[in-house]
Amino acid sequence: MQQPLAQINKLTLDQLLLLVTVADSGSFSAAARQLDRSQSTISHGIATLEAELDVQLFDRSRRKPVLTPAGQHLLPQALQILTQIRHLQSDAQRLAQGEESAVSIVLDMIIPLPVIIQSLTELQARFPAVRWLIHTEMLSAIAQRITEGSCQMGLTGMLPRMKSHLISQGIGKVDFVYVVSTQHPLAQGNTRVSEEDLAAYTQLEVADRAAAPQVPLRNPQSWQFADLTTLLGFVLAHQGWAFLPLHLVWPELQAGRLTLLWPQRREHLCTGFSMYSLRLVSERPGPVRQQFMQAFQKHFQAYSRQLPSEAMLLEHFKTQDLSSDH
Amino acid sequence: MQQPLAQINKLTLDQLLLLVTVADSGSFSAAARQLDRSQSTISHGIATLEAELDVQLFDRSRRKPVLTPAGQHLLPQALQILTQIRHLQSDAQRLAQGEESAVSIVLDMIIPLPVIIQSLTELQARFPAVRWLIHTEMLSAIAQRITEGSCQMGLTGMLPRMKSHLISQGIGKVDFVYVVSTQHPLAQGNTRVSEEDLAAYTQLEVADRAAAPQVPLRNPQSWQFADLTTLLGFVLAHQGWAFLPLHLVWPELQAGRLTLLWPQRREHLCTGFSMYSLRLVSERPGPVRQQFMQAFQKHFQAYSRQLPSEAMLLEHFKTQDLSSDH
DNA sequence: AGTTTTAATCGAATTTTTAGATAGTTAAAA
DNA sequence: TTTTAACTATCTAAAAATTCGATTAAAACT
Repeated sequence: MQQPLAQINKLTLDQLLLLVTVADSGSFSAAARQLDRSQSTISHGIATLEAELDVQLFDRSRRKPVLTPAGQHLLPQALQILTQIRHLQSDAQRLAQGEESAVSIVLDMIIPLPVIIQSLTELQARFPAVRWLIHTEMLSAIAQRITEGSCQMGLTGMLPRMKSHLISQGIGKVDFVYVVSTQHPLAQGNTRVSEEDLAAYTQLEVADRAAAPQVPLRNPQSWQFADLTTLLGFVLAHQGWAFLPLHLVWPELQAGRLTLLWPQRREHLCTGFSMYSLRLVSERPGPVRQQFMQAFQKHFQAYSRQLPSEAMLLEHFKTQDLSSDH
Repeated sequence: MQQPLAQINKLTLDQLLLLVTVADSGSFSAAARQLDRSQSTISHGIATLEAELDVQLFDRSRRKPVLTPAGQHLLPQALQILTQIRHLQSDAQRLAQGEESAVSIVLDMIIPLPVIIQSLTELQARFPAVRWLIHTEMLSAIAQRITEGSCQMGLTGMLPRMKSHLISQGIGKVDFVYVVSTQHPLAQGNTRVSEEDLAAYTQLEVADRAAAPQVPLRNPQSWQFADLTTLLGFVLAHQGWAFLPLHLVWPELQAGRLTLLWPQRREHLCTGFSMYSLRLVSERPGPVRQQFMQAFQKHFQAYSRQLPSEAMLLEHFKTQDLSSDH
């Protein structure tokens, strides 16, 4: 019983266009002028449509044709179908220009989320037809997702061992700092802490679930987390110290809930880690991914400027040192 | 800048059908078999579609074609458009068989609403494409709406003076009874009331806003209402007696909030008034209105059977008389 | 290696679409 | 009332498209 499906091809989009144009312009002749076709074509086309639907669409008893009730009922449907055709054509045109129909991205958790949100908001307006698939992973799990093909591009702070099928590109730096809860013993004394002081307390660090199990942990006294938010919660609950992205802890530092630590062996208070975009060599990015990267870098720079510079951070370190000396 | 609209006719529904069928059947040849057309037709059609959209839809490097990402993106849109075409054709077929695209009805307020709701529920399932327009009026306002053309059909208890352009048809009877609040003075004495007793108290009756102002009111002591619900509210508030449809007051009679009155001059306790359907001679009803009337009569009869018969009503009258004699 | 299934291509026949000319009708202008 | 302008339906011939059948080459299965 697929007969109606086979009869679909009897109906023509052109006929629907005629119906809409005639109803819009008010007469067959006007429609002919508007479509730059002969009047007889319009007349024949409407007649054919009426014959195929077995319904009279226009009442021709007057000089200008007027829609019958049936015509009034079917006109909006025809209009909607034409609109959808336009959308299909528009989408096809975008695809023809290399625009991706769907973009999948893996984000490292250390990527500041506001930057992603700003970038996607901007891109969504420019490419409304694109479907976005956003994953979040940590460390080597990002490169793994790219390699296995489940994501087209990744943003990460961890550059994997050079593999021939991967292409990486620097996109900016993220500052990392040592922090501990203000109530933690480490925050009570001199915050220019020694390696031994650090080793004496638990380190809260990130687990690399994708990499091989790390038998020789740098710090035997470390707890591992697969989620930065959870990790930060433990830090705030005075469970240990951690080495975290500045943008993640800066609000807490300002609120006085966290204290900066400066290991004696470290030359600088904060350490900049480069961020990279990753993709397969074969998965050449289309305009959507290219413009996403541009938008990301733009918003990332603006975001970074809101964070304290190293000089400002030093200032913050000194004032916190003074207050804790009391 | 209506160029894209002019290019719509380059695309063909048949091409979209080919896309969908090939994607569904798995190969050009299978699609050809399914559509009962030659394989070269399918091949040519898909090639034309790809050329017009400027996008490759199928990857032919293997034996069987597989959808490209672009094809995957456009396939659901094509499918949806074909579905809408089917809907349009289905609606056209209904219209061709005389099915109304919209039905407008005026209801007299004395028509029991549950019957209307049941009828419309039944019809909506059978004619999902029909739009319903329901008005509610009273007395001569119903015939007026039909005459002026703002409604196609009406259900009323008031048969207008025979007019040549109107056609009426009996559809059942509604029993009317005299009622008064149980706390009203009329309910205290003998409820086989005299005409003089009735005239001594206020009558609450229906106003005919469409008819000419009724200068000579039957009862000088009457208040008029344009809404039955409001009227009933006044009756329940002991403001006077009224002559109302039994179905409207029966719940209140059972609850003991209202008392039946039986004027001495009346031979029967309740008076049956015929209900009529009205329409213009020129507005010949299609299948929707015809089946609506059938459904209405069916549900109206079922509804009437739930109401007390005259014998049951007499029983009720006697028991209420006994209790009020105490 | 041989067989089957498949898609692209080409040419010819068919069907559909289109424009132009004409006739007949309606509505507005004179 | 007459005249004029604008409109639709219809017919014909030409142009355009669709379709099929046959053929070729490639892919997958036996």
